[in-house]
Amino acid sequence: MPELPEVEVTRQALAPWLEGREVRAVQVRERRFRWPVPPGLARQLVGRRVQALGRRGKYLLWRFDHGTLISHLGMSGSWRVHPGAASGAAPPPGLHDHVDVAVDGALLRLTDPRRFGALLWHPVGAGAVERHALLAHLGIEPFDACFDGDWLYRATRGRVASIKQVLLAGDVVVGVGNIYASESLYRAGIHPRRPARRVGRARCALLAAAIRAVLAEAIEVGGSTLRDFRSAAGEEGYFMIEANVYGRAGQPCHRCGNPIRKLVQGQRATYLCVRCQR
DNA sequence: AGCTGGTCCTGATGGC
DNA sequence: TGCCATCAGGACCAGC
Repeated sequence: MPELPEVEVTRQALAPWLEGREVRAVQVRERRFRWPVPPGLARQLVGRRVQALGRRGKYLLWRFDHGTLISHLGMSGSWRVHPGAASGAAPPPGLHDHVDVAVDGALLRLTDPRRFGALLWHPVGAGAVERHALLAHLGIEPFDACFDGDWLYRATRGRVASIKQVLLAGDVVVGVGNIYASESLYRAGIHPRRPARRVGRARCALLAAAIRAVLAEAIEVGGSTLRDFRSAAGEEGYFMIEANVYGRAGQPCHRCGNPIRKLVQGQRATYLCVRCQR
């Protein structure tokens, strides 16, 4: 479920259940994620209090005074809250419910069928979590006040790869996944195959604004263009954003009526209007 | 069989 | 020509 909006919506949903609460129990039923869930995680967390729930890119950061729990949802991960449930009172875990974290007043359950996600522990002794190998080379946050056309312009000079690939790489700006990359480029009128360094100043400004707008709107409606997205409370039928191009191959462009085309970049689908995007 | 939300790692490339 | 940042592809896994 995860592009930045889904992760941020998850963060907002979990934060009230976590911040200031003490971890009562941790149960790991499956530790084979992208990297193994560290043994002894329960020992690290039980009896400790979550100070704050943060986010960096698509990583959720559970901050404790003695370290940070890093959670990434990969392609198919999600956290679900079971309010009021002590570990015994929660529904029985399903096939892909791999981790339970019980806190005062709630059980948080991590589901991830494909197990591309991660759950890692970063102790304070290892330094600031921002310097963790997975976080150190991430690009700027799209909602950082410093992220604008000038930033994007400077960061993309010398990048031969296509603008879409550079957005997905996440070392320029974080949080733009496959769906929102297509949507942002459509909104900015930029062809996804255009070499990043061939996007001029003015169009970098359009693109930066488009990225922020697309992500902000997605967060506002609580989620996602994704078919199987559920809120952390488990509600189904969550609002779906109407995509302008993603998944609309053959259907008319909302702006000019030309059929939307699909192409493949780096083994991922890209959707665009060849008339509106140059 | 071929798609699908992400991104780390490896070995290769290409721009200064 | 050589160097090193950047690039492309493979890998991980389950469900539809």
